Amino acid sequence: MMMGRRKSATLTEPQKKVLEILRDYQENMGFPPSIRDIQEKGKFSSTSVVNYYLERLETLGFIERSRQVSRGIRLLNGAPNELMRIPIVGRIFASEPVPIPSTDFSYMDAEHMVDVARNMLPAREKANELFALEVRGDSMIDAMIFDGDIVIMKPAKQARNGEMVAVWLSDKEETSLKYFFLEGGRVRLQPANPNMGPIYIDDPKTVKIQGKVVMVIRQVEKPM
Amino acid sequence: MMMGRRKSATLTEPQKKVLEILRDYQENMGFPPSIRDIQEKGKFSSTSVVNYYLERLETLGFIERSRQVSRGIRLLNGAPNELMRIPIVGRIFASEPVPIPSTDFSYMDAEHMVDVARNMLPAREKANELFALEVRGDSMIDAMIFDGDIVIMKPAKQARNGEMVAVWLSDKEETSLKYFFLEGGRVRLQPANPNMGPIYIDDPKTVKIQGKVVMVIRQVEKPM
DNA sequence: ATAATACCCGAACATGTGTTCGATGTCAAG
DNA sequence: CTTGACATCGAACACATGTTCGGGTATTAT
Repeated sequence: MMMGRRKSATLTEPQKKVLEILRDYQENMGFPPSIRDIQEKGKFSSTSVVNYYLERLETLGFIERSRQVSRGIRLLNGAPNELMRIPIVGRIFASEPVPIPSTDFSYMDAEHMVDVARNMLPAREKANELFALEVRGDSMIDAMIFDGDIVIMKPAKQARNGEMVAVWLSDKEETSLKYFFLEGGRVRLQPANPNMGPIYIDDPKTVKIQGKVVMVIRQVEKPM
Repeated sequence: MMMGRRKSATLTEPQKKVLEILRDYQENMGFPPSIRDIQEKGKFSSTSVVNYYLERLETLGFIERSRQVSRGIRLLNGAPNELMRIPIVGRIFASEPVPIPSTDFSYMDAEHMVDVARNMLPAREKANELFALEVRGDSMIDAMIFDGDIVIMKPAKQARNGEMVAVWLSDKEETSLKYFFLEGGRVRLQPANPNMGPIYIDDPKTVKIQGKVVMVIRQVEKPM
């Protein structure tokens, strides 16, 4: 692995304090603190001391600074953190095909968005390709997915073996989420729930793949 | 619902441009732009014009400004977007109790963290209370949770009816995730999977609640 | 002792940056 | 035409903020 310094454990007290303040301020205010803000919050005696520690933290790889710029500090901590705003383009029922995302979703629709940390997603998915669907009904229960869950998918017409896909079964007239396997000319659709058996479909033509499932999110509130 | 203005659709062209720049800059730089940055990026003729639109956007509820503060702009759109870094304190097996999070997890452990967008979580959970567990084995399958899933929980000793909890059943010597109900002196533990029946426990003493499940995340990679 | 290193101080400097203001242009309502 | 609301402009002002510098203190190694 190896990823630069890992002096993590040996962070001196004031260094930790500065980092703490950095994090807090950003959290509360929405923008980074000025040097003097840090000084005040941390009871530092001088701005130069703060500057001193900022430089230290920068060479340690914890933050990055833009010189000559007010509040030009970005904490770099795990750095691969970034929010991806994914549009919820619709709901998914067993009885209907997956709604296709309109390529340009209007400006800030909010409410119909899911925010996902990029490092939670496999590889470097392109943000604008992904879309989300809210699952309705218990029809996906054999995929270990149920009412209210949010599935994040990426559009796809084909899948490789082992990927979980949303498929439209044209003969049964329904949509389903299953693991996909193409084995000797016929399609095997495997439920995620290991207690359930697979479905075999001899004619691959009747299996229309709508997308690949990338992630499932379940907000457990108080379902009753 | 109703939540203030919804002039969304009628955003004038330069307003959209400013918002766009705001979003981009924040994304790329890690901190908000100065008025002059916006002016440059957007080819505005004067700083006062930019200021004009910022004020407009503020009264429209899209941004919030801190006066007299450099780059004191936070975009407010969905605004409750913010990353919460939650430590994965361990794995959960059916056969073992839930590991308790040590109150202070060392600074940036990374790798053992989950980043979750705050607006995905119910209410305003306090960030430092939450912790995450990786589920091992299929023992939680009747809770619609299985191998590899990440459950985000908040510590709790008691639960209200209908909440999903991690419980340690001292007689059966195992941990389980179930919906909790206290009904007339006895405890009913209801699996999330509606196909499965509840478990009844007459002596509430033998049910030790370890925490409440707040969210379940499943990264669908390519299992198998 | 001497040097080296890390830490700390306060103040001054240079400039980045929000703010204000008077003047001008537009355009539709009265 | 006048009026007023809205948009635009440029320039100056005030101050918020990064930066620098000469000088400190402690601790440790040489």
